[in-house]
Amino acid sequence: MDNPTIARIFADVADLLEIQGGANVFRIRAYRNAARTVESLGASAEAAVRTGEPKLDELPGIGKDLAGKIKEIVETGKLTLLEELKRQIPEGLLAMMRLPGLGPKRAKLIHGELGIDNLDALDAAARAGKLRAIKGLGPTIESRIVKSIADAKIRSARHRLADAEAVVGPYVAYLKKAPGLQRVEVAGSYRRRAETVGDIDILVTAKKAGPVADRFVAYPDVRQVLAKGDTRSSVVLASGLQVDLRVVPDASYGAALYYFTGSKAHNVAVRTEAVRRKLKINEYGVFQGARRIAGRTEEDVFKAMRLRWIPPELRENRGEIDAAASGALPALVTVKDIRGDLQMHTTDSDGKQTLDEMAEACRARGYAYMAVTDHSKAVRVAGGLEATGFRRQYKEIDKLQKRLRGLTLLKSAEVDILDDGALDLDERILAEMDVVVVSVHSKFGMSRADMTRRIVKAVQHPRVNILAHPTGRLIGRREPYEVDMEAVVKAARDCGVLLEINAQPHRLDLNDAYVYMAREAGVKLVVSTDAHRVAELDYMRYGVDQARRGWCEKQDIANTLPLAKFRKLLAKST
DNA sequence: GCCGTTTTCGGCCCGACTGTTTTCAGTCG
Repeated sequence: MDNPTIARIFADVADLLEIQGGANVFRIRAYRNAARTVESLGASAEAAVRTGEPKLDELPGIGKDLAGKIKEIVETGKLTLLEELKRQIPEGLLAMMRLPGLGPKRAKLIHGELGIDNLDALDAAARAGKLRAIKGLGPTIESRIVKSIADAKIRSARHRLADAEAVVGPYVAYLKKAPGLQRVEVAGSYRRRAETVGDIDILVTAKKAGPVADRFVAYPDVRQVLAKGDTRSSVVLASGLQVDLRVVPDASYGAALYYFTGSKAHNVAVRTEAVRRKLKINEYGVFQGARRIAGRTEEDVFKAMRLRWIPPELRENRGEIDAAASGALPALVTVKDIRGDLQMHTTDSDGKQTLDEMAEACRARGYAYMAVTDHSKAVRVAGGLEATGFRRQYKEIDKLQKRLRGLTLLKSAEVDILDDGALDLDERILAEMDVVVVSVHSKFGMSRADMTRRIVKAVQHPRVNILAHPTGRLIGRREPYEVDMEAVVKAARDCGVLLEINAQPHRLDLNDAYVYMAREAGVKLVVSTDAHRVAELDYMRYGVDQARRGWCEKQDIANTLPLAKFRKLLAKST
């Protein structure tokens, strides 16, 4: 029973309680808070139930009752409360309430009046004009429902950060030409560098809001205008990405940026703390009674709350507020700290550019070292090499090295981990490498126990230095394979193996929660691009974003070390 | 359902937009 599943159960309980009505809204909120806490928990809740560490009822938002419910879920695989709610409430109502524009109240109203309990029936009723007969609903909501149902089928809920960046750049450039515009900044999960974003929040300060909002909705790529007002407007682009615009006076820039950066959980926690200090925080400033005491810059807002400035990547209510209060915030790693890239491919396997081109590009990026990690033979689709292929490549590397100054080429390979945990290359060729990277490329459907055994065995191999993309997920396309990551982290720690943060925007593997977990366990990580062409070397920043979201400092990331020290780290004591 | 220098009850973040009302409820972020 993994954390996301437990979180999902609590979130479902919250939704069903809400749709059922009558429940204390704060009880509903408590389930949502608990879902978030479990979701972002560094350790596994299942292990916590088994070992009593950490104590569940001491986690934020989880008391005796919810701790007991987590125990029930772990031990029985389900939650009686949820089963009962599901018996009482038709499941289709959940899908109905999740439609934009429809919430629990309206979903329940429609169900009560017309007996509708699924999206198809709702769609038919809306098209037939039957909803407007219900008091409180009208033709506008009716047509919105039809559109929402149609959109839900084509619109993917979340967009990868890199995809969002490609959309945001031109949009912001266009917006900057609005008359009277002073400052523009992208906030929200985008600024927090989350791996995916649900929508884009653009913050603008301007003397007059009207012209900015007008230009915002007139962008050629806009497919639908959801809302348009003096401070808030909202559109959907052709790609399905929703973009929200907020316009505030320049004097409120800091407060608005802080507020719209979120996360929601972080904001709620800080605002609750503000209430305790008889302060009020909103998007216009920090207020003591009617007096505004901060708001022009983000730093001011934090100062008013007696907190250090918290980097956006940490604003997830995972302990950063306490850390900011006590001066214990991490000094997060930056792209400038990175001295080498430790996974990339060349035309010798499935890369698109030659060894020379990749080396030249790494030199141009100011790196001190790079590892050339072409695939091994088992990965046939990627043109994996036999030992002889690697030896030929290493001779080339020797020749190239003589011409290069300042950049050291490390002989390496991305060695495939076979089904039984053995490595795809033999001892002799492994011994010729400077650094050995291993990873899984096949049999993703193995049982959790088998996959864990397989990976742990590979990690324990004395020649192995780095475990690459440890969970195998592809964001939005392939779920991570089943594996006990705690066991993998423990093996990595015991064997001095580095865990990779793969910087490919569709991988970002490890994810932020696992990065945090590994770092807490004392495991060192590396950030590598897995570049298959020169341009992909620039993905490094996405990997660093992920490291930062996992609270990593420079010393947690091994490829921030100068070459000599990095080599020392590779020379394991075994 | 959680929580506590306002502590075991009585609170629980705050504001904007829309559609349907005729002063506001529902939804959203």
